[in-house]
Amino acid sequence: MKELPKIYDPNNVEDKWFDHWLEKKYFHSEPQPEKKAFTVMIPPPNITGMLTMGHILNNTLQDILVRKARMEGYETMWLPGTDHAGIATQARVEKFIREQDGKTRHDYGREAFIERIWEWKEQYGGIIIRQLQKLGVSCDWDRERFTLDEGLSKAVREVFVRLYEKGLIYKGRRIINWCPVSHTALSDEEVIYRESEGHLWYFRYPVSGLKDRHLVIATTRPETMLGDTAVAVNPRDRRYRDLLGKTVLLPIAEREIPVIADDYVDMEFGTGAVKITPAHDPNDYEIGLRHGLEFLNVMNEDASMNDTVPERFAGMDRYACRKAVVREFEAKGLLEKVEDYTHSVGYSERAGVPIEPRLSEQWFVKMKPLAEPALKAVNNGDIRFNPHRWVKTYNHWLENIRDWCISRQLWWGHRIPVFSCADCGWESALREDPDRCPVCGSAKVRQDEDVLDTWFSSWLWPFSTLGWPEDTPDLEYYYPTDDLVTAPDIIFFWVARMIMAGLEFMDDIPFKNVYFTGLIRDMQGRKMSKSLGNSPDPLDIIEDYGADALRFGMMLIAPKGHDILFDTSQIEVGRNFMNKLWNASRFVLMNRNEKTGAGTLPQKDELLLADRWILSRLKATIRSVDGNLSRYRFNDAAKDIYDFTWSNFCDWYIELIKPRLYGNNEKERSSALSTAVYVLRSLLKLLHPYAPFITEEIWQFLKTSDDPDIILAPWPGEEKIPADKAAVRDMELIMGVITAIRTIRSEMTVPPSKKADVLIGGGTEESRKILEARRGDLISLGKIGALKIAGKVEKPALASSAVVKGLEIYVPLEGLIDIEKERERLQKEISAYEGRINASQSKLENPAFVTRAPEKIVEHERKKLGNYRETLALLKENYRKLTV
RNA sequence: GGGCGCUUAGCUCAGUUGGUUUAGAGCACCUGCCUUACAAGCAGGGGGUCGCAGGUUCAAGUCCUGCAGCGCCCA
Repeated sequence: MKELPKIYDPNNVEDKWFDHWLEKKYFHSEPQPEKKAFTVMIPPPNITGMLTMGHILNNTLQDILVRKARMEGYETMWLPGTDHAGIATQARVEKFIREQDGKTRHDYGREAFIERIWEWKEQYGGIIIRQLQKLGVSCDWDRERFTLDEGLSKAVREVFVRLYEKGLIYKGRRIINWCPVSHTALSDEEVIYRESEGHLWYFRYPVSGLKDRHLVIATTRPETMLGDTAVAVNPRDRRYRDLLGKTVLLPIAEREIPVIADDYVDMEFGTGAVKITPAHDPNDYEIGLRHGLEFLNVMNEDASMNDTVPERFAGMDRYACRKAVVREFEAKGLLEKVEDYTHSVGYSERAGVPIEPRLSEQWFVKMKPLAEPALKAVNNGDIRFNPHRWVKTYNHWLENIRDWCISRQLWWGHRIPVFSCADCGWESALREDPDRCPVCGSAKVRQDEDVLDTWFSSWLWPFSTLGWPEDTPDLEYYYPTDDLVTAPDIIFFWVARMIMAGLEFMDDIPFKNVYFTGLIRDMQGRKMSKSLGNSPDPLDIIEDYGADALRFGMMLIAPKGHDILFDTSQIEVGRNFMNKLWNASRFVLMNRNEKTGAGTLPQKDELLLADRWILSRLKATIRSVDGNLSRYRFNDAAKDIYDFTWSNFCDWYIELIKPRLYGNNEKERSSALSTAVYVLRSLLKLLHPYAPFITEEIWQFLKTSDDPDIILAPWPGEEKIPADKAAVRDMELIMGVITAIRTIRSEMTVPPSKKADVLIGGGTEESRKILEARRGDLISLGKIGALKIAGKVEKPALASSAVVKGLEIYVPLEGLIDIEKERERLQKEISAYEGRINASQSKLENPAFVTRAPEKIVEHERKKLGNYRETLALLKENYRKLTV
């Protein structure tokens, strides 16, 4: 067998195995009715996107679930894909053509522009998918889907028509969130509110017919006063009671507008009088409806002022206009005062600019009827959220749900399948494009110009990707899916809507479990973002450390559902671990031969204490990993594997078997190696979901000709491994004694190359028998010269000492011992035990404790105190002798 | 304004139904080692009384209340 290199180099390994897995079609799934399915749908990243640390987290988690399920024998299918991201993609390509050939989309025209986007998509879109493959994710790449592909588009159209026919989709004229950069409507969810430093301007509106009487209103948006159609006060407000029914003269615009009374007005805010602009504020809109006010739209699509305002303002940007309006008020002596004011301003999620509430005609989905079953499915436990607390957020949103504005004034997306006739006024949503009007036969049939919100296709993802609306075998077999892994920031956008869509169109939940990850932040707790430049490029990390190290390191620091403060240096832990595993494997492989390499456990009577101990530890580790993974405690399971590998297998087991491997007792050598191979094989399998590449690489050296590649190897079952409580107890004693000896050596600065004699006495006969049986282990790991174990040993004149479980340990250090140092060391130990004794004693002296605590606890405390006292006495004795 | 979460070693985090030695890990730090699997390593060590104040209990980092700070979501 070829010698493995000393340092593990992931770059040589990772691509090789990924290609191998692909070639063998291990990731591909077809319905196997005799097997149970395990299905995961990837949250489709958008085609303009690049791989971020968030994707690494999210997709590693999914891959762990999927790879484990595959090893457990499920017919496992993880469906990948991308999302067409209407606004982002259109904006990206518009920028692209502007820079490339100085054109706008209007120069192209609708059809040609869409064609151009498809071309762009072929070239640049979906880079993220190839980046994901570097991470090793085991998606079924043959099933990759795109939210705008033919099948999904058909599903979108079917859903639209069904909801339209059911009366759940309607067209309405109302205030929506308008993005003045993208020139489209947005849903409420696409608006992000940010605290902004602004001003509160106090304007005086002269009251008509009452000379020198003014009504002072406060506003954060002076420019909208040009669209005011009333001033409102609270009906209970005595200050303004006499003005009700009167009108004020709106300055600048020179219009008369009424003073009205409405309960909505907060008497405490500003002056208690509020300007009402029904076409530019959602609350004002409601008031406008209640009072039959005029709806005056004063802005263009780009949020510049339109022609309804005085000519000198027309065409001005809203913020320029704001300044101009304030100036005029000031000049006219109608500006009462200005205050600094912090308020919440809505920004467009995509374009990052303040949105403009705008009155316009849009398509909406009536959500209430869809929300009710969705609430039920989560609250009755059909769908389980992890961590559970997200249920509250989910409930709150669904209980207060508002209708969903789904139309977008874009070209890139699913065009709304509503057709109307210019001649007879007929309008309907249709599954097929009509040639002429079905009512009057006119050819003047036009399709609605708008496209649908991207999420209107994403919410169908769990079944549209499986062939719906056709009744396909895939749908039958894979739906409902099992686990959804996603970030909580899209709980409304996506998770809640998928649940609604699943229940409405499939009459079944879309997934059984939802795992909400945390967000990745930098070490200062800031969100990772392009503009801050605080997000490392995952591909660089993979290049430097390997995908396995990145995955495993990430999992170790990813607590259940909490935000993660990430720093690249944390991935070093992962890399070091991979290197440790590599070298431990190298050690095993270097010593293996044909007989010991099969990975079968030796007969029970051939197992030595160390073997029985490591197997017990392995058993416990497998059990713990299983338990933690089943509860989505990915970090705890990672820690289990890490600790077992490093602290048990490497630090102790491998060291313990070295003398057996180098000795000439063939039986002991063989059982040690067989056990080591068995443990290593189990370990590799346990680790494979976390670190697929290195485990496959090592596995190839270890596997027999009957074994499949590790990706398909059966998940380790702990039930086949013998548990041995006595072995664990005995090993702990031995490790305790060795550690005590090492501590003495280290503190007395005995060089590692020098052997030291050790005397062990006292304790119980049984404990001495255990040590005697494994004296070779003590000698090799404690670097002992002569070892004497006896019931009673005479303490040497100049020796350093320790007490372990009643056993006295002496290391004679003539010429080496530093009496002062040893005294200090013992004194520290003595104080520690005195502290323990104090605490324990006062507990036992408390009659309430003795009478009220369970007998078991009290008994344990008594035993503890007894042990402490015994140890203390021995320590004191040693200290006394040392002084002599 | 409402809701949720967090506050444990210098840093990042464990501590799952209150009791098992005086709270654990990794990184960082200190000491000694290139001991033929691994210096991306080995052995040993120092360091926190668990945000603050009360309460429940024989017993609280662990349950309850209030407060403070930080963060997120919703209005």
